[in-house]
Amino acid sequence: MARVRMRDVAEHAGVSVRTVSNVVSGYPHVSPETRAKVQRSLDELGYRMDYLARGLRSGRTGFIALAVPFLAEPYFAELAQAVIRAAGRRGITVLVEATAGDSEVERRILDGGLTNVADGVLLSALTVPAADVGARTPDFPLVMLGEHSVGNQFPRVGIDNVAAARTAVEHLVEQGCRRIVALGRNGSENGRQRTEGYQQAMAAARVRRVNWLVVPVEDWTREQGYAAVRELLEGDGPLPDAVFAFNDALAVGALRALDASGVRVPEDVAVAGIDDIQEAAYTHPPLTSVAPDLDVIAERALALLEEQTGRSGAAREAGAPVAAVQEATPFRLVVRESSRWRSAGR
Amino acid sequence: MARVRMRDVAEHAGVSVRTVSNVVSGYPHVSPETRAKVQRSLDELGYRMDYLARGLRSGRTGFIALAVPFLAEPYFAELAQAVIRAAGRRGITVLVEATAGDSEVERRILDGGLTNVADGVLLSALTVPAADVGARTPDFPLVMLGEHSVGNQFPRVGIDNVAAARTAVEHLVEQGCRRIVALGRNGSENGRQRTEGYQQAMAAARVRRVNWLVVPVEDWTREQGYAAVRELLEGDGPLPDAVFAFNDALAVGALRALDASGVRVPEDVAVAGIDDIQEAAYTHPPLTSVAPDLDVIAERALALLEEQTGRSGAAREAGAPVAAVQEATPFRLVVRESSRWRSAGR
DNA sequence: CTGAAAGCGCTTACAG
DNA sequence: CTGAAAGCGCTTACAG
Repeated sequence: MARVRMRDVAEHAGVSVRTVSNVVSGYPHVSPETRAKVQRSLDELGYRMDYLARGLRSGRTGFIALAVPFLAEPYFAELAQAVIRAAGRRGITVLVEATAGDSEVERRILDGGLTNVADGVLLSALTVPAADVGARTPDFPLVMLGEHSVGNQFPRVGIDNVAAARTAVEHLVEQGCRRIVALGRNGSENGRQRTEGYQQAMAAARVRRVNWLVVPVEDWTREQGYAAVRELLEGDGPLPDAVFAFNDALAVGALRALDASGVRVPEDVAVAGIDDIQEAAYTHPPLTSVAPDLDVIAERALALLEEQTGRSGAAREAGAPVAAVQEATPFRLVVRESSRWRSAGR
Repeated sequence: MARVRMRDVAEHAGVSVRTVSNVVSGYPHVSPETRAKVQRSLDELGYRMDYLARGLRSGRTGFIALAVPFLAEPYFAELAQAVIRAAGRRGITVLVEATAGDSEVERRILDGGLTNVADGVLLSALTVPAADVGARTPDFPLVMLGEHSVGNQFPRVGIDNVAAARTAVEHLVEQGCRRIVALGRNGSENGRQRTEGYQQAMAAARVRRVNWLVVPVEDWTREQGYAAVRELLEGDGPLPDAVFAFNDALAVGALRALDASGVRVPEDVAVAGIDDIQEAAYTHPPLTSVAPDLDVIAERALALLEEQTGRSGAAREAGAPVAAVQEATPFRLVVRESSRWRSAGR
C-alpha cells in the first residue's frame, strides 16, 4: 500500500490539489460542500501529511529544536518535558539535542546548525563564551534558556539568578546561619551570578567576612557536590552552619557526604539548593530549594520564538534588530526540612 | 544573505550540482582534483545541507524518533540520553516525543504517525494493550524498547524483566529476608513480568505463602511508592523484612516513607529496586538496584532499526516479515547499603 | 471559491 | 568520472 498523497485525495474527491491543501490547512474560504467531500476522501484514504514536503515548500517545518547540555540531568529533563508539553499545545514537535555542554556544539547551534530543520531554536547553553559569539546576531529565531546568557544580544528567558541565590541565602540567614558555604562557583556566567546573589545576601546580613566561604566546583553534579563536601569536612576548620548549593544536584551530593560523615542535617548543618527538581522532595531530609516555574519558562520561550518567526525576513534584513528581551520568570522558595537549622533537634 | 544552495556551490566551482552532491555525500568516484575544488567552494560559501530537501527526495531523513512516556522520569531521561549519544555516533539526530503514557498517542505512533519525518521509530510503550494492535505489522522500521512488549510481532530490546526481578529478590533472600513486599504490580506487561520474577524467587527459596505480599501501584513514581508504603505501615501487620520495588522511583518513595515513619533501612527493612538510576547512589541509604546497560540497549535498538531500514520496500511488500527479534540485554545487580539487612546495625 | 502550474533543494537513474 | 533533467509532495502566487 503506497503512500497516499494529496493528489490521490484530489482525484478521489474530484477536485484539485489546491483545494485539498486548502481543506487540510484549514484555509477558511472553502465551500462547506467541497470541504465535506474532501474531508470524506481524506478519511477514507487515510491521508497523512508529509511534513518534509510541506516544510521544504513553505519554509516552516512545525519543529523547534531544544538543545540542553545533558538530558539525564534532572533539571534539564524536567525543562525538556515542560517545553515538549508547551509545544504540544501549539501543535509543535520538539527535536531534542544534547550538547554535552560542549562549547563547539553550542557554537555550531548558534551558527544555525539546526536552522533548516527547525523553525526556531531553544538553547540552554552551558559553556560557550560570550567572546566567541561576538556581536553576531542570529539570522534565525533563537531564544536562550536560563543557564547562560552569552552576552545580551540574544533573547533569553529564565529566572534572575542573582535574586534566586540571594533568596536562598537570605532564608538560611533567617534560620540563624552565619557561616554559610556557597557551593558551585565555576567559570560560568550562571555561577558568577549565583555567587553574586550569595554575596549580596551575606553583605546585607552583615555577616563577617571570615564566614564567607565559596567552594568552587567544575560541574554541577551529585558526584562533584559529594566530593567537594567530603573534602570540606576533612579540613580542620569548624563545621559550617549551612551549605548553599548552586543547584539541587550539588545539594544532593552534599547531603550524601554529610550523611556519610555522620553530620546531621538540619541540626548541625542546614542545606538549600536551586531548581527544586522532583528528587528534592525525597532526599534525606527533604531539600529546601528555589523553584523556577518551568511551565512559565517554556511558555514564554515559545512565545518569544513565535514573535521572531512572525517577523518577515524582509523586516529583519532591513536592519530592525530583534529586541533581545531578557525575560525574568517567577520563582519561589520551597522550604523543606533540610533548612530548619537547630529547630529540629534541640 | 540568502541561503547557499548546491546550485550556488556548483556555479562557484564550475561543476554540475550532481558533482557537488557527490562530494557532499561522500560518493567515492570523484576525481581528487574535482573533490578538492568543490570542497573549497563548499567551505568558502559556507554551504549547509538542507536536510528537508534531501529527505523528501531520498526518502531518508537522518532522523529517528524516540517516544518515551515521560522525559522527566529519571529512567527515561537516562535512556533518552543513551539513545541520543548512540545516534550521534552514527550521525543520526533524535526527535524526542513524550507520550505521557497515553495509549492513544502510543497507538498513533504504532500506526506510523512519525513515519514520514523519521527513518525509524523507537517506542518505549507503557500502556497500549496488545489487543489494540492486533496482528498488525508496521510498514516502517520500528523497535520497541524495554518496558512493554505489545505482543511479539515487533522487534524489542530490553532486559529480561522476569530475570531482573528474580535476581533482586534472590539477593534479598540471601540477606535472610523472607517477608518480602513486591511493590508495583499493575496492569502492565512489565508489571506482570516483574511479579512473575518475584514469585519465582520466592518459590525457589520455599518462602511460606503467608510472606508473599504484592502491593499494587498505578504509576511507578516516587509519589506512589511513598503513598503505598505509608499505607502499608499504617496497617496492623508486622513490618516486612524487605521491600522489592519494581523500579527505583518507587524505591525512592518507599525509602522516604520508611524514613518518615522512623523505620530504619536496612536494619529493620531492606530495600531494592530496578533501573539503577543515577539518584540510586545518593539515597539514604544508597539503594541496591538492578542495572540495565542503557548503552547496550541503545546500540542494539539502533542496529535493529538499521537492519529494517536496509530491507528494500520491495522485499517487505513481497511478504518477507521482519523477524520480530526479542533481544534480552545484559543487566547486573548493584549492591549498596539499602539491602544489608541486619548486618549493619546489630 | 477553485484550477493549472511553478518551484522549494535536493538525489538519482540515464546518458555520455 | 560528470552533466542535464526528472521528480519527491507539498504551497502559493496567478488567473479566472
